[in-house]
Amino acid sequence: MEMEKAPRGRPRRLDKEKILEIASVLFWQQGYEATSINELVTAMGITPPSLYAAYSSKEELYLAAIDRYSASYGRQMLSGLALHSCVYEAIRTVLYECVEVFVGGDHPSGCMIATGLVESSNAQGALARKLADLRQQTIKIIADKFKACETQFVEGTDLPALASFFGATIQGMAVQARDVNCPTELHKIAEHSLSVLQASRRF
Amino acid sequence: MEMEKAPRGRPRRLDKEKILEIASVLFWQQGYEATSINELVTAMGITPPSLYAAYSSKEELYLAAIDRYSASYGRQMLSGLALHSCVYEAIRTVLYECVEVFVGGDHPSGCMIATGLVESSNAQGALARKLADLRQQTIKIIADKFKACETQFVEGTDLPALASFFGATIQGMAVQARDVNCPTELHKIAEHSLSVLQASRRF
DNA sequence: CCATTTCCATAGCGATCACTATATATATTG
DNA sequence: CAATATATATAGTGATCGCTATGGAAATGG
Repeated sequence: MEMEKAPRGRPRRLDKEKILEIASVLFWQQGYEATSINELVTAMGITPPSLYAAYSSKEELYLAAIDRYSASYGRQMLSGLALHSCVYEAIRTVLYECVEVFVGGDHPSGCMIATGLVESSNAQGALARKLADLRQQTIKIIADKFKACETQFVEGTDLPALASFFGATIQGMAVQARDVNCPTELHKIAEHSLSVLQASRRF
Repeated sequence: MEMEKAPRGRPRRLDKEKILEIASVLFWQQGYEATSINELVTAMGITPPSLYAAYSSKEELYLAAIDRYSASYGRQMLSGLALHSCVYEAIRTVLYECVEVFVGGDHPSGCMIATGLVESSNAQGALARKLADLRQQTIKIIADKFKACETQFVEGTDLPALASFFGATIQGMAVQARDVNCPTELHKIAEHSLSVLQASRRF
């Protein structure tokens, strides 16, 4: 049993997790550059110094929000890869979890990573590169799953290319989730995409 | 023969078309919100009043840039639809023209429309809706082509769904063009996507 | 030449940007 | 009760945002 000793001074009104949760929603909805510190602190019910006591800069806050998103929604979306040994079931689960997240009810639509900082000023080059990296990492994870399931594919299938095709599918679904926000539409896209996988499997 | 009479006062240093061309490149590269008037006029070699003499606001300039993009690159990308009566050849041409534009040499990578204002503040809601509309229009145009080629599909094919699948493919390719900027990668995505169309054709 | 017309450059408008110095309020420890 | 430690709110930093008022420069017509 861990007994939490109350810290010395005046307690925070909001802990870092709560701050991050609110920031994530705003960044998810509006993106990095379009979300101002003013909007953030207003939504949090605090003032700029309190925010900066928790996160030393807007950039750091955004990076933490991305991490949080990866650890929760990102993990959820890719959970199918570890769950299913059948590569088709695995990818199908991934795509359907993506739909679940992209048009989810109590949070913004779309994907923080898939469409994050695709357009940005040169001043945000580092962040933009980080986001591009995360997108490529996702594709790499899918490619690794394909590699691990190599025997399920027809001989000579270009597995990295297939992975980047599903990366494109996910990114396209993320855009359309913003535009129409309809799970049925996205499910149809997912199914068409899955037929590509079906075609390159050996039975 | 139209004889251009020289107008009364001092002539413009830059005509509206030249201004638009430079603005398009910057908006294409950085997006609407991340591109400042200062950057624009500096790139144009003029000053703010000269820019505002040609376009009355940043928003109007952006809309004109989008129009210009639609009329040139957008038209180029969709040219295959009118060129080929075979729906497969038509879509294949579209996707390959998209690659041509998205990783083109003398301009920014990606697509102004496919990834334009996907993330934005509420203040730009009108522009964001306009861009979402343009994306949906593109899908509609593809769907119309499918409808016109109805006899080439197997009975009962969900043509609008197939069109939105290709819309997602194009949008995904636009994101990946920004991230890796490699035509070979995009061509592989296009070919995988085309196999979906191949599968739903009747011969 | 002068008068007229138009564009351009300088400078700056109020608003907002990310961020912070200062001082006060609120908690714990002794 | 101090004394201390921490978080808070007020207010404002210089910089940049989109945009514009003013006045002079550069072309025309007469």
